[in-house]
Amino acid sequence: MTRRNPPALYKVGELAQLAGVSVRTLHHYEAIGLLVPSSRTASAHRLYARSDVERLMRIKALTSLGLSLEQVRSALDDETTTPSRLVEQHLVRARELLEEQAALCARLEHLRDALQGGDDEVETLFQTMEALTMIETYYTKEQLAQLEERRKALGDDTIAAVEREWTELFAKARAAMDAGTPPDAPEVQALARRSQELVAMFTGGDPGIAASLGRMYRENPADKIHPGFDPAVFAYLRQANEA
Amino acid sequence: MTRRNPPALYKVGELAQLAGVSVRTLHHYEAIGLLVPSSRTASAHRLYARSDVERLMRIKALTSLGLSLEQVRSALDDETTTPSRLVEQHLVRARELLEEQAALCARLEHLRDALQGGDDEVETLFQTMEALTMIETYYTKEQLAQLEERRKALGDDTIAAVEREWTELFAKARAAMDAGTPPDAPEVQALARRSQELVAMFTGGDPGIAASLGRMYRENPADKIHPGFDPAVFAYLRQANEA
DNA sequence: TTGCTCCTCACGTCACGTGAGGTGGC
DNA sequence: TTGCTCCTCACGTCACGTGAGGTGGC
Repeated sequence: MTRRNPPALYKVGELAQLAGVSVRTLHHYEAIGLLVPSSRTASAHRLYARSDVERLMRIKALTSLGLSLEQVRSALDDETTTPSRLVEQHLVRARELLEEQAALCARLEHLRDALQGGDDEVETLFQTMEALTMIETYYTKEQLAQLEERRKALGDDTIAAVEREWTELFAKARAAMDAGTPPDAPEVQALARRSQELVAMFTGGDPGIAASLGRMYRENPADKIHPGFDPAVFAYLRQANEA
Repeated sequence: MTRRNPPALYKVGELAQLAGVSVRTLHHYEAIGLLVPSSRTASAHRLYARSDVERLMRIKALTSLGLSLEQVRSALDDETTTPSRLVEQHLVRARELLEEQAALCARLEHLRDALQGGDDEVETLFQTMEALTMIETYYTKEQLAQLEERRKALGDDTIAAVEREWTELFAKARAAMDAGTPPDAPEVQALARRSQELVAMFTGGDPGIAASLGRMYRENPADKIHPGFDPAVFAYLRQANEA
């Protein structure tokens, strides 16, 4: 029936075990004066009292919230910062990081989609990244969100179908161009009209998006915007649209 | 009409300006062999050729995706890693980080809510954090998500009303207890029944959540779960429920 | 005496920032 | 000659990890 009480003093390894940190971490906390053990044995072994254990728990709690050791020290020592203000401030920062991380994921997903099915050249990756960057500079955040919304509403299958149609349309235009068909020939005019419809489908009739799109195409070579597409075919289709 | 061509060779400061990095960064990239300028002037000034500029752009592109310089080097030098595999792998990691960050934000938000209106003691912060940790260990992820769902469905106002009612119920129970009213007295029985209803509202009739809740209360002192509440009142209410 | 834990340096990590002290081209 | 940019060390950052070499208690 002798029930051993929890020890009043912990050695460094015991405390490390108990708290789930490394011995080196406790050494470090002492070195920077964040957690100095209350006493030592005659042979210089660190002895941590109950109050030290509690302080360590607080340190762990605050670092788990993402605070730096300096911030932890301030929070523990400074009497003026209240818990709710501490949490509130830190929440602001944590949300910023969350948004950044979400933006990064979105970027990677777009990249992955853009790389889908294409050739797997390193060149393509960089060209696609450049194109994405360009797109991000020409459209506002709101416009990008709007485009994302419509993509979702249309569904993956529709988007894929539209992309296939663009590829086919370009192949036909190239064939006509190579055959020497004039841009004002009826079959080329039909292709040009269809391309206008597809663009209208993209802009969704939004004048702001149409304006951004137009500006991007006026200020950049077409093959920068669509890596791997022949700019000559773009020029041919433009002539057809103007005819 | 003399239009200066873009320089064929850049000095370190020019390239830094152009690419939006620091001179020190370029020094660093050279030191680790990631980007060594193609040539030097007689006086040892670094000269970056076009190919160096392109390589820097790629380095920037890949680091912006969150890769380490070592990973960038591998990606640029290794012929076997394809872009889509690179992006795919990195997306997995980026999503993990996103989830972690989201979990941290959720934790901070819960903390903020739990601290709302209470006293602003540092003690309260730690007690609340401990309570949160306990809650997270007793409920499964799915149960926590389910609870979160219902919170949202009920709305902030309803939640606040319920919390107020709990506070009032506790105050009445304390008054009855202090007045020496026996637990089986009708007015105390009414309080006990209402507390059961409020608990049922919380569990939503889900037996799994009810089981987790029961286990948590059996294995922990009530005031650990609800910091600042008097355990004696809990005991009194329990007696009333058993009467 | 053998293990185990403890001790104190002290260098390494990652991607640079930030001077320190000096030289070179317009 | 005055600025400006360039050069090469080299230490500092952040929160420890990882030995290196040695001592102390059961």
